[in-house]
Amino acid sequence: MRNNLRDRNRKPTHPGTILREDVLPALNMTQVEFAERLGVSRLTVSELLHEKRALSPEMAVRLGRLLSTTPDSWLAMQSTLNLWQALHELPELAEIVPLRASA
Amino acid sequence: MRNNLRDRNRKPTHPGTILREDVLPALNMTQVEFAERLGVSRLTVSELLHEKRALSPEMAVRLGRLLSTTPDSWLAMQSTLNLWQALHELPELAEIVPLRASA
DNA sequence: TATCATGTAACCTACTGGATTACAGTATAC
DNA sequence: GTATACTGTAATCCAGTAGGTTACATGATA
Repeated sequence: MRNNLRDRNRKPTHPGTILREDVLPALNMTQVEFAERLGVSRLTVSELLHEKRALSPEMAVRLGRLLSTTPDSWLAMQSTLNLWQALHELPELAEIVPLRASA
Repeated sequence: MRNNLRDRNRKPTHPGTILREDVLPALNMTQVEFAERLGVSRLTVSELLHEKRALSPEMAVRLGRLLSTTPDSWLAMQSTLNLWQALHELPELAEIVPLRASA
């Protein structure tokens, strides 16, 4: 419970962080080779690693195939981040009145 | 297991289906009022109900607030569908060679 | 020194969520 | 039967973004 509260205030980890800090080092592979194997440009990989762009469903499938993981695990990280951003960066959403409160 | 295999071949349900078939009828509410309470235009609701567009993270938060549900449950439906579409509608992704197969 | 890997910027394309406006059809109310 | 409301749909605009290409500067390394 306290963890949930804390987690909700903490910005979720961008999937690029995992790729940059864990996956690529463990593979001992350059970004260039990683991009080639994924079938995308070097820039797409670089910008993803540096959290300049979101991890798309298409990229989740690419990673899943290359790394033999479930695409879901990658996309779920991004979705969690997207939700957090919507909650925190769109203050107008707070004006929506729950139906239970107006019934 | 058999269910998983079967589920992977079946196109996941669009979140708009649930809104159209279950949520709105249960609320006994017009699309116009639903849209007003969500703070979006009538068209945004109509097109979502008819699966003409995806359910965005922003909309997931709106629905979560209005309906007192978790935004995650809505966004997860869309993510599952997005993944299924990437897997089935982008045949070039099948050309990615898993690292475990080339080691 | 020459090569490779990387970060970054500029620019382009295609797609998409959302808003607005408009029109046609179907109800329902009077 | 007429008016009002709800709905589906189309056209148009805008902003954001994933991905590509090209180019340049830098750092590391052979």
